[in-house]
Amino acid sequence: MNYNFSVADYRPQDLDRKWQARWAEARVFEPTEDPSKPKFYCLEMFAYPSGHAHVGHVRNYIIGDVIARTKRLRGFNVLHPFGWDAFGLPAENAAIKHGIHPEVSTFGNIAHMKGQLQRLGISYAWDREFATCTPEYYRWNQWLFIRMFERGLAYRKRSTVNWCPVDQTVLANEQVVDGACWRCGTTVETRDLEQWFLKITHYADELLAALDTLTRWPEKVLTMQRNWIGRSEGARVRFALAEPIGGTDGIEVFTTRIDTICGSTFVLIAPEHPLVEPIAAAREDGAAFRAQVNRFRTQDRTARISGEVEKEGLFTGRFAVNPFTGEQVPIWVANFVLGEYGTGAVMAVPAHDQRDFEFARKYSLPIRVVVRPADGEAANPDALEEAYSDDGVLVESGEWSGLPSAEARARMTEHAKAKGFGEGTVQYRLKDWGISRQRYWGTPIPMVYCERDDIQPVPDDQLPVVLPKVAEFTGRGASPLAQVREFVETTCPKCGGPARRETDTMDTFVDSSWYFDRFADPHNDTLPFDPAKVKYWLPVDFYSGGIEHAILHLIYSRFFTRVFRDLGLLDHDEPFLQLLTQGMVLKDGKVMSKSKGNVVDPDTMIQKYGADALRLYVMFVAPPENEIEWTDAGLEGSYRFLARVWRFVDTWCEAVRGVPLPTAAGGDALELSPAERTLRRRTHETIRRVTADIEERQHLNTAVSAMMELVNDLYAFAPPDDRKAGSDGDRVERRSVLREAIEALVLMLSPFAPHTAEELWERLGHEGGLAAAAWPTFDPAVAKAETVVVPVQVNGKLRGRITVSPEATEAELREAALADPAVQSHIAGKTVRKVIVAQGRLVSVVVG
RNA sequence: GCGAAAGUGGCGGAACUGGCAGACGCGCCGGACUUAGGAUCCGGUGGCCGCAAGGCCGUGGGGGUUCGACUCCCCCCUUUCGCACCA
Repeated sequence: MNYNFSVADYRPQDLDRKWQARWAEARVFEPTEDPSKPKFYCLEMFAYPSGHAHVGHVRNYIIGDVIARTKRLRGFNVLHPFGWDAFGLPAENAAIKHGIHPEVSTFGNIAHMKGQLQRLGISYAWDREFATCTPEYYRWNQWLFIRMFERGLAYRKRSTVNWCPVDQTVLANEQVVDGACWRCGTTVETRDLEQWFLKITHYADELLAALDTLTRWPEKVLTMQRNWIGRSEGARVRFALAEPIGGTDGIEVFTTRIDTICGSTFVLIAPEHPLVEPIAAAREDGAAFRAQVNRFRTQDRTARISGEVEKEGLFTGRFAVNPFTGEQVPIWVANFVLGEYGTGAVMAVPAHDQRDFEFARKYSLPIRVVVRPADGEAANPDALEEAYSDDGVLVESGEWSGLPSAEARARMTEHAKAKGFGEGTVQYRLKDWGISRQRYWGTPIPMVYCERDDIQPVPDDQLPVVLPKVAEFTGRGASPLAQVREFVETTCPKCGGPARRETDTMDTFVDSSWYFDRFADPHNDTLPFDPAKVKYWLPVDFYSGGIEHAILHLIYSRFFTRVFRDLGLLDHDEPFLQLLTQGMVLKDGKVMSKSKGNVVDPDTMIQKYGADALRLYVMFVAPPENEIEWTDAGLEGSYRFLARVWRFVDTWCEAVRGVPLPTAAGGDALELSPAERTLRRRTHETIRRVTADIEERQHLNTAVSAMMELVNDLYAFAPPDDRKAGSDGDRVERRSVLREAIEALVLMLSPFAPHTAEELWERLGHEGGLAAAAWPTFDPAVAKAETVVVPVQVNGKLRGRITVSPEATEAELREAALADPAVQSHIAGKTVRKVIVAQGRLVSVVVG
C-alpha cells in the first residue's frame, strides 16, 4: 500500500521502536508501593507459552493495557504485571514427539511471546515477570501444599478418577467437558487410583455465599459457579436392611423430597456403592452379578455424551425398610445413580420423580401417589404418564397427610431426627479437587512414603523439591519421575530410613490459583509473598480473560485466596473485584487456530500498519465482551484514523505550542467566537464521554467513536489545508481552544495508541512524556450548550424542532412548541388535549 | 430438559434512568484536488412513494402499558453459551 501525505508522513513503525525503547529505559511501568496514592491492580490472565500469540490472545492484553494506561493518567499507582503459566502438557507432549526438553521449548516460547507483547507496546511491569516452572515459584506451591496437608485440606485417598488415555493422566471433574478431556477431547475413562485431593468443599458454603458480593462480575459467570457448587438442602435418611449384609445393617439415602418418602417403593444404589461387593459375594451368581454392575460403571461416562442413556437396573435380592411406612422395599442397583454424589443411594419415589417413574415402569415396580396438586385430586397411579414432581399436598402419608409439601419436609425431617434415623443436611455438587497428575512437567508433590512412618511431608528447609532433568520422554509407562531413581529414592524425614518420593506432579491449575498474589512480591525467597505488599496491592481491581475459565481457574483462585487468608497471609476474601470476560476473535467465522490455518499474526499487522492501528482496531470494532470477526479492511480504517490525527496535530502543533489554554489563569479574558465556544463544548463533552466509557463501562469501542467525532469537528474547525495555504491560525483565542482540544485528544488517545500519542505529545512541546501527564479534566460549565434543539412530537410522531435555551422553562418550551410552524400545521383545527414537556429533551403534544 | 445472554441498515456496531432509531467505522455512490491516484479533503447512503417540500413504514413475530417503547410487561420464534440422570 502506498500512502503519501500532503503534510508529513505517518510512520508508525519508527514510533513503535522509538517509544518502546524509551519506556524500557526510563522504567516507567515499574511501580512501587506508595501509600500516598490510590492503587490500581490491573491484570490479564497470564499466558500459557504455546509459542506464538495470535490477535485473539492479544486482544485481552490490549484491553487491560487501555485500562492500565488510563488509570495511570488518572493518578493511580498502577500495577500491571505479566507472567507465564509455564508448566503443562503441551510442552511435555512436544518433548515426546520431537525430543526437545520441555524446559528448552518453554523458555524459547516465552522469549518469542514476550517480544510480541513488547512490540505491541503493552505497558507491563516486566521486572515482576516470572514463569511458574521455576523452582523459585513452584517451591511455594509445595510450601502451600504442606500447609494444607497439616490442616487436613490436602489428603490422599483411593478413588475412582477421570483418566484421559491420550494425555495419560488424571483429570479433575472441572476438566472433564461433555465426558471428554478439556484439553485433547478424548473420551474420558475411569480408574481407581490413590490420589491427592484439595478440600475445596471445606469452603463450599462460603464460595457460594460470597458470589453475592461479586457485583462487578458478569452474571453468567456467577450463575455458572452457583450451578457448579450446586447446593441442595435436603435430608439424609437411613433405611434399615431387612437382614444385615456383611456387617452392615442400613443404607443411607439423600433426598430433597422427604415429603414424598411414603411413596418410596424401592431403593436404588449406585454401581460404586460399598454394599455392591458384599451383596455379590453372598450370591451364588456373584460373578455374573459383578459383571453386570461393572457394565453399568463403565457404560455411563461414554454413553452420556450423546444424550440419554436407557435406564437399567439389577435387583439385588435384598430388601430395606422404609422408616416412615415400615414396609419392606426391594434394593436395586441402577446405572443412573451416581456413586460420588450424596450417599450413592436414593429412595425411589416413582410417582413424584421422573427417573424413578421410568425405572418403575420398566421393571414393573409399584407406584404410589403421595402428593396431590394443591388445587386438584390425587392422580391414579395406573393412569400416570409422567411423574408429578411439583410441590403439593400430602395424601396417603399417615399422620402427614394434608400437609403442604414445604411444611411436611420440615416436620418429617424433625421426626426423622427425633427418631434417630435421619437429619437435615446440605449437599453440594462440588467435589474435592484431585490434583495428582502422572506427568513430568509440573510441580513435584513434596511428599515421602516411608514403610515405617507412612506419609511424611518434605520439611520446609528441604524445599524446593526440584524437578529433576529427565533425559528421555517416551510417553509410555507410569509417571516419568518414577523412572528417575535418584529422585525416587530418598530418606524418611522422620526416621531417616529409606523412603520413596511421590512421583506425581500437581495439576497446573495450582500454579495459576495464586500467581496474582505473587506479582505483588515476585522475588520473595522466604515466603510466597510479603503480607504487607499483598495487602497494599490486592485484591485485583480489574481482571480480564476468557470465559473458558469461568469455573476452573476462577473457582480455584477464590479457594486459594481463602486458604491464604486462613493461614494469616492476607485479609481479603475475594481475589478479583471486577471481572471482564472478553470475546474471541474469529477469522472466517471460526476460532483462530494453527490447525485451521486462520491465524492472524500480530507481528505481520504491526509491520504493515504499526502497533497502534492494530490496538485501536481491536478496541474499536466491538465492545470487549463481544466476539469479533477479524477484517483487514477494519484495520485499515483504524490506520486511516490515526493518520488523520497525525496529519492534523502535526499541522497545527507549532501554532498551538505554548499558547495559553482557555483554562489558564486569565484565560477567561479570551473573547471566544461562537465557533470557538462550540469547539470547547465539544472537547469537554468528549472528555466526559471517553472517561465514562473507559472507567465505568469499559465500552472501549464507543470511547474511540467519541474521539473520532472530535477529530471530525477539528477538521471542520481548522482544516489542515488552511494552514498549508498560509491561513493564519494566528488569533490567540482560536489557537487556545485548538490547543485545548488537541491536547485532550492526544491524552485520551494515548491508552489506545500510545506510540503515536507519545510522539505527538512531545511535538506539542511537553517534556517527560505521557508518564508526567495527567488525564484531561471535564468542565461541566464549558460542556453546557448555549442553545438546544428540542424535538416536538404530535400524537407520538416527530413533527418539528425548536431551538431554545437549555434553561427554558416548561411554559416557554410549551409556547415555543405550539408556535412552531411545522407543529402548527399538524394541530390546526384540532383540540390540544395535553402537552407533556420533558425539560430539555422533548415536547409531546396530544391533539384529538 | 434446566439456566444465562442476545436478535437493530449490505457489514461491525450506537442509543445514559422510556424521549429525535441507525452515532462512529467498514463498504458503496458522488464531488473537489490532480498528468494520475486504490492517497487526501468534502458530501450522500434503512425501505417505499415523490421533481421537491414532504409523507408512510421500520429495531425477530404477536399482544399490552404509556403522550411516547430498541428500552418496561405477557406469549411465541430464532441464535449462542453453560449445565445436563445431582435424587
